Amino acid sequence: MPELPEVETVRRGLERLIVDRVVASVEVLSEKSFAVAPGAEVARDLLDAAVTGVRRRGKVLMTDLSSGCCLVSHLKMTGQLVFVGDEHWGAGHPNDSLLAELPDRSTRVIIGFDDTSRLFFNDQRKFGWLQLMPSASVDQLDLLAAMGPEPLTGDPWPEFHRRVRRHQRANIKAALLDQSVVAGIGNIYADEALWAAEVHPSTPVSAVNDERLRRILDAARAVMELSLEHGGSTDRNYVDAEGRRGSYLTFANVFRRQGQPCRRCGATLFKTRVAGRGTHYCPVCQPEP
DNA sequence: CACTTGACCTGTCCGC
DNA sequence: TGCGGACAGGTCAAGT
Repeated sequence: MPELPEVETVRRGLERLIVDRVVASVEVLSEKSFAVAPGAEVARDLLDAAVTGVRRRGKVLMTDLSSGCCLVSHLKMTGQLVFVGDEHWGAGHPNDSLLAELPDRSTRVIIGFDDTSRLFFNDQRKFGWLQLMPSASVDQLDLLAAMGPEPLTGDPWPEFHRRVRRHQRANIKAALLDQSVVAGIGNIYADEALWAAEVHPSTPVSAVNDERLRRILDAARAVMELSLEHGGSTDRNYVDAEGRRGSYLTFANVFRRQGQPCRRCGATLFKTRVAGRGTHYCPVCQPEP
């Protein structure tokens, strides 16, 4: 489940691995995984273009090209962007065994570079996508145009506060998952932030005062910063641009810990369903609203 | 407009 | 062992 820390970890890897490489080929194995927007053409705007940078907004990755176009991607739940270059095939590289297996049956798109290195877009469930589009069109994607503030950049509080207060009747977990309220939070970090802030996930936004809202935002920032330090969370599928798993879940306080004791009060953690998602919480630290 | 639910997919796990 | 069904969860379309 790539959320902000996972997508940022991929971005950092790609920035180091593919900037300045020149695209030589693109192989689309699953048509629905690759789109070309109006105003862009594969032959003119992707082939022979150099990668000039890799940006992120929320959970969306943007690979900028020298052609004036951008390869936008969303990993959704099971997407991976894994780079394989010559330097990874030397004896002893810890990921040789994993990388040697690519492409595999989840590979949807293969971007080849002119030095024979390759970037694999793997996605077991085909929910994720790549889209080639003119750079000037990127900000007009509905997803990006409506997106809330970046939680780890600057001071997101004023904008977060303004936006979350538009959803007074929704529960706080649904609001945190809404990318137009704040960018990049998904199911794992929503549960972790609400546990840290001691707020029950079903609490209506209208019942959360500003002090608590601030505490929730600060908690979300803290758990995502910590996750970034550990390469994100690997539940099942997630790997970074070099095929490495993330280890944050060993630090998680509630996610997938139902039935185990709360690390703060010792009570048995529960799992329920809130906002249509599996939701983990402590019934003592986070009392029902 | 605010809010909720189901669809999109594939693989895994559980009970029979 | 095989098989049906529940489940995983990000986003969007369609529903209330």
